[in-house]
Amino acid sequence: MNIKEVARLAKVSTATVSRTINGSNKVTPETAARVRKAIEALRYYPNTNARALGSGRSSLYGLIISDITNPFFPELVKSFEDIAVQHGQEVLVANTNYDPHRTEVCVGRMLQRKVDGVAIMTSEMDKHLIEEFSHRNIPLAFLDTATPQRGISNIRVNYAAGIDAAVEYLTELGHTNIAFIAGPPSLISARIRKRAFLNIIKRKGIRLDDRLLEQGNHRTDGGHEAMRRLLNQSLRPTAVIASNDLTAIGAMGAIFEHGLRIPQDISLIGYDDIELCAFTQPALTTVRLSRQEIARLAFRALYNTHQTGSWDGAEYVVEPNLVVRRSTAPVGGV
Amino acid sequence: MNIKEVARLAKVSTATVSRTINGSNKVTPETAARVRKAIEALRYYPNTNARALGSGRSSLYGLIISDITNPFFPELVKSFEDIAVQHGQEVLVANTNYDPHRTEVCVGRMLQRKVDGVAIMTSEMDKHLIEEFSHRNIPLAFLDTATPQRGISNIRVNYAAGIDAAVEYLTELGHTNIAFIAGPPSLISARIRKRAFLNIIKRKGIRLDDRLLEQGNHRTDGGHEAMRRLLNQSLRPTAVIASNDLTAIGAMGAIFEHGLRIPQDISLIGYDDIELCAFTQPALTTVRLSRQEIARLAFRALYNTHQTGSWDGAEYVVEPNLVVRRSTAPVGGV
DNA sequence: CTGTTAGCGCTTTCAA
DNA sequence: TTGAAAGCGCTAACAG
Repeated sequence: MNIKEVARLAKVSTATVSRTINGSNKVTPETAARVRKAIEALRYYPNTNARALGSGRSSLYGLIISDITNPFFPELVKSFEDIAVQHGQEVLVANTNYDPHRTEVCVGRMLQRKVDGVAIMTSEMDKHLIEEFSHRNIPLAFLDTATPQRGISNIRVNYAAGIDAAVEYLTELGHTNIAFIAGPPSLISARIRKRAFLNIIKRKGIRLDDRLLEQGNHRTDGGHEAMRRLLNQSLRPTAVIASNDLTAIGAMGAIFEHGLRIPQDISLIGYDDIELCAFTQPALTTVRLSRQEIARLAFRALYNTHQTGSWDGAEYVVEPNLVVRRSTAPVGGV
Repeated sequence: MNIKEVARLAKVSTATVSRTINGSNKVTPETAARVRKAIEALRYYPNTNARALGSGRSSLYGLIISDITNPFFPELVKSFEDIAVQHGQEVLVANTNYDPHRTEVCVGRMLQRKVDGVAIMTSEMDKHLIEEFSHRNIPLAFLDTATPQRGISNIRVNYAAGIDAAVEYLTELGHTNIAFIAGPPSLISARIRKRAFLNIIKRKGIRLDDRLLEQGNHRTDGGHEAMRRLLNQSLRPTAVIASNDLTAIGAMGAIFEHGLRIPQDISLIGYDDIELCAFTQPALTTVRLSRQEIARLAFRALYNTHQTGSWDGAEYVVEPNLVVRRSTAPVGGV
């Protein structure tokens, strides 16, 4: 079952079939109709491999993520795919599983399939692997981790704005003993969040006490531990900001175990707004980081570069916003 | 950059390069080494499209799911991919978004890429689309929704066993007023769970009261509504089993809003064991449905058929198991 | 508007 | 063990 059979049945050349499939406007409507009927009749589906090979275009974009079971990614993947499909492109998703070797395998797959561009949404990616892409003029879009340059765009999240909003909100509620549970220092985005916290605290003239600064690992266990340490020292915070939602959720457990209530005794704010946040008890106030917007921008960055052929990488900025739920209240639990 | 260049640099024919890449044993180690060196030097990656076209093999399996943001799927996808990669196969994941049109598009993509087999993990899939695969001798693996036949395997979840375990556990805790919140009747797996509940209740000689039977929609809102109805009538249940976890989580909110405590006033059990369950307050007791096992079996079903060429579809059974957390307690909240 | 034909990059007989 | 060459199914000049 191939293009030849269709051509034979429709009594045209393979070229005409090809043109019909690709929506060329130089095919008489009648001819096209005949071809389409033949396609239906034979249940013909054009061979993508042959198409890509013959045309030199893959119409395929790569999307590299760390781990699909990390709640941050599914929505990102979905949004990216939706947009890609709208633009007649397909998406090849690859999980690195945070594993350098596996990452290399992923990159290899992308290269072998001749993708037209790759969105790299992981924080870890070796220089030499990036070189592999650039070397072949494959546009790249990063999340936070790159500086724009030839063929490379960056989606920058204005993390600081989110932290600022959280602190502003808490101070409006009267909080002054605000603790922060940072993420792993190896993660650039975690470092930025922490620095942003320190900055806004200083800017607002709030006392900054070392005892109110803890470190987690962006997982629930780390949040739990950190919160426990925070509760077992002399200075009790009235509010806590966590570097991400999982940390906050881990902290939640520690707070309850300590016999305290949220938000009456302690207000809690997370970061990212993963789905979970709406389902915790109480629902978690958090800083929303729109995966849809990230996906949209990443795709656009790639698409622009690839279509217009203008190879100046650009930087796109995503602004987070505070989502107030039930885990925050005025100090003193009024 | 193609196989010819590599051949030239290594001073062999393209056939030899091809053989080396494919690990043929009829290449002298020395020759192979020379070829590999050339590949390295040129940073050569074989073109997958050309390979598939030339060989007629795609080494690609399709995985069709409803929606990657549905918490049931990410782990399934990950496990499936892991196994596939271990077997030297790639995976093409497609979301139907519960949309018949989009489903058709997904199937088309699979067909166009000449997949070697497809795991269909959605509940909705038109007969004629299935025909499209069978017609081309593409092995299929379904989750629950098929009866084994030529080229078609089925992964059957023993839902009833899970429901039985839940009810057994609750009766051991002394519960006799056990309510059930069913899923949408359009879903075969939801119907099975409900029937299983009715059966075990009867078998154990527990009074079955219509007032203890409600219906949700497998989402949190449905669970919330159903639970509210359950609480606003004359017969108060001391325990509730929900058809899936999201339903249970929705019910949780309704219970709290009604001023009741979990598990002291009402015990609650979910189904599926999505990640969320461990994070609710209290953590949700539920029936675990191993996505890893489903993925493993689905892949094996496809792989067996495709490799051995034995086209008898088989049925594989997955046994769920009860995961006891903090949302269940003896009746009376002892 | 349609057909002819030469590739696209790799695999795989068939010969040597 | 290696090489030459004929496809795989489609696209895209080019010619008409």
